[in-house]
Amino acid sequence: MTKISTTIHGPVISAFDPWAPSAGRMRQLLTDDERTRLAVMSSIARFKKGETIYLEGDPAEAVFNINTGVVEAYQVAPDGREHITAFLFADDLFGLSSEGRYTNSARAITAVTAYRLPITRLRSHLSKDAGLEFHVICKLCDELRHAQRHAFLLSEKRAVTKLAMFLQLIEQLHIAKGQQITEIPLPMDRSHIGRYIGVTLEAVGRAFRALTTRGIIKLRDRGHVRIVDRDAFEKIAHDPPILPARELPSRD
Amino acid sequence: MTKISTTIHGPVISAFDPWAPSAGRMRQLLTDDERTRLAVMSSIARFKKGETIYLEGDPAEAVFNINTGVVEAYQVAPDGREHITAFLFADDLFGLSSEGRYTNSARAITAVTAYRLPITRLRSHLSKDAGLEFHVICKLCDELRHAQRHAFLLSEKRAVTKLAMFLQLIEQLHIAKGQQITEIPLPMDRSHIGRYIGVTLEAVGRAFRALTTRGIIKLRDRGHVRIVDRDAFEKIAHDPPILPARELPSRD
DNA sequence: CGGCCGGTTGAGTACAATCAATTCTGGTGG
DNA sequence: CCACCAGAATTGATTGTACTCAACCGGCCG
Repeated sequence: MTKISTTIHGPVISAFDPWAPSAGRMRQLLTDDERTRLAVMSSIARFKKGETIYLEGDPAEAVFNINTGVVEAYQVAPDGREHITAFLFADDLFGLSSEGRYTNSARAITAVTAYRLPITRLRSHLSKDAGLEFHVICKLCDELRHAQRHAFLLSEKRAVTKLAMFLQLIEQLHIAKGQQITEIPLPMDRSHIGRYIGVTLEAVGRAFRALTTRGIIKLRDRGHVRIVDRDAFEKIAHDPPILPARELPSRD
Repeated sequence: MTKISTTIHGPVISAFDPWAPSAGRMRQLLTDDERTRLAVMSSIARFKKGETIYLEGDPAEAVFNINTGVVEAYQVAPDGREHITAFLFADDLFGLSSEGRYTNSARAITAVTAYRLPITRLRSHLSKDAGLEFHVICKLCDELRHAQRHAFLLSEKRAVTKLAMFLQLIEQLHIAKGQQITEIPLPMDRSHIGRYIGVTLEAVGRAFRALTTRGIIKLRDRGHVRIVDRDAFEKIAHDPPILPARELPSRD
């Protein structure tokens, strides 16, 4: 009765420790002990593809820890356009609130299973467990870095650059988790990407095509990209401020 | 010989509690006790206007808590362009790191005094003080919300909209701290604003002029704006996706 | 007085938004 | 198995906005 080996282990939080110089990979931060203690206070929630998880302004009753699937956090502009704040994957934490209300909305992009951690219980538990709190701090630092990279991406002007940076981002996510991949999986559609990188879905399409025809990437299907020409790819992602215009001035 | 103020209380961290439904204002989160304990482990650092505080990639030895002045956190693109990640004001915490290295650079925009908290000491202290950790969590949530609002701002296309949102941001900062103001102070110059909102400094200038000539804002001088027509201002900030174009189709 | 820095203005160009039409894809039911 | 459909994705033509580069202004400091 003590070993729960096969099934439910409880929430997983993986992140970099902001201060320990551990190499390259992010780690699972919670001890088995912490996980089970969190599991006790949490329930498992399932969401269908496209299902809304919560809306901005709702009373924040819980935070969520993704088990499987992909979630989008988004904000709605007054005119109805949606800006995607973040894509959230397995082991991520979401449900950011301020003064007791969610500060953005969340929706499942794929089918999702997640741990639902009621805030009241979480909070009282937090205040008693410095180790757990520390791990939450690590995760928040991680998310903060992500948000800043996102902002950096958005400050670029050209759509190809933004797209390339976006692909890098997704790829690095997998690498950080230790999974090595030859193909970048894109569980979200063009319009999601567009709303994340701040361009229209048409522009996303054109950017994909631009990269494809130049032989830099290869699309297996809607949801899988492979980077063929790494150098050219990095160069585009690292923004050559301007490239065309000048006619091939010389080569001799 | 000038006496160094009899009133050194130690670091101040102000933020919203993400979960308590406290009204509208952010609070000083640290108890006097915590402040003095932090003060003991910290030194006071002074930076001149324009002085670099640390560079991205430097070993992260300390985090800083601003006392007076304004700091910019920024990242440098490979081609040398600088993107400003955040403006940091009094009571803010900065020095974000990952794996022991700073993840962005920081520079004083005005003269700055700040508490310098060595990470080794801070960390050992953190792990023993759940209350303090909790307050750090609150502050990080705050910063995360800021970063997300920043990204939201950057996802706008038109420069006037971005500028208006930026002014809102600064204004709300002061309101959140409880200071009521009739004028928005801008301690940073046009190029800083441009690098923060993701447009050129010329575009910033033109946007200022657009708002001024339409009678929406009034510039006292380079560093002080007043919002004259609140309604029009909010409307612009809340992005009317497109307004011109259509010729007055009818009037008959 | 001259220089420098921050800021403004102007002309031409490039890029993405828009709107609208079309193709592609995957899934469904006959 | 194929015809069909809806949603996603692509393509095209036009237009607006911000970028670029370059010249110019005004205050501040030596």
